[in-house]
Amino acid sequence: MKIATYNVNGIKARLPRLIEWLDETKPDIVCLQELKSSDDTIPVADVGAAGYGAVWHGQKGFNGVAILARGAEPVLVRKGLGGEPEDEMSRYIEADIFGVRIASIYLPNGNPQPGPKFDYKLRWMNRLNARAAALLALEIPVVLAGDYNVIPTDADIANPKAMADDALVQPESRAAFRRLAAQGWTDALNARFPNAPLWTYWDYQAGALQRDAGFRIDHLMLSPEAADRLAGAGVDKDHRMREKASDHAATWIILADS
DNA sequence: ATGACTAATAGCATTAGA
Repeated sequence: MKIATYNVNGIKARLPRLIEWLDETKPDIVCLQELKSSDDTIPVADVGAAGYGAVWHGQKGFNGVAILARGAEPVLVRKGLGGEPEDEMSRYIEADIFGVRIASIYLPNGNPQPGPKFDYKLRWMNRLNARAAALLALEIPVVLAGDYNVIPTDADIANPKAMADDALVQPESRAAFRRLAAQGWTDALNARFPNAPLWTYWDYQAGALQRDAGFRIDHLMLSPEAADRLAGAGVDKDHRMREKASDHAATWIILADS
């Protein structure tokens, strides 16, 4: 079973590329982020015609997450994280499908830092960690997949100095991500490629893709019951290099049958 | 210190992204 996470940077602008990627790579479960679309304008019918059922949590203009399943309908568990009722940003959706609990995560960017956006990011990470702890207690295969907007270490970025003041690398951001891992979650791409530079995002600007000046922020975190089945992983960089691509690349894992 | 790119907005300049 192939599970992918893909920040599409606008599902309406990206639709031909998204359908093409689904057809070519045939993931079984897909977590999408940055739909930038309200519920009533998400192209659900086009995704259905491509063979995927979906649950989604949209928002006009910004944010927005979804979970797709190949030839099946994901069963919605929840939209949004608990812990901050006034938070109306669409950044979290959770579902059951193919025997796996799956969450699509769009963690706040947090720039500029310091400031209220960075404070929100750190609060959101604490709320995510609380939800993650509850999911771990279920002792089932769980995959928390998405754009974490955290570069875990300096080994996960081509040019650490260029991003030193960015919210994605701040000690507080990294510490919150480490606290998540320390609960018992496996960073799948890191586990499969512990020493290889591996990027999932390349800025549109300044020829970052051509210079391979990227970093790793799209992560699939596995509960022990999922990690035991981890059989492969990768990043679809070739699709990132096509015309009208998202600035993120799809990032995926293979889980062996249970 | 700035800007480079891209997507979306009842838009033609601004915000947000990372």
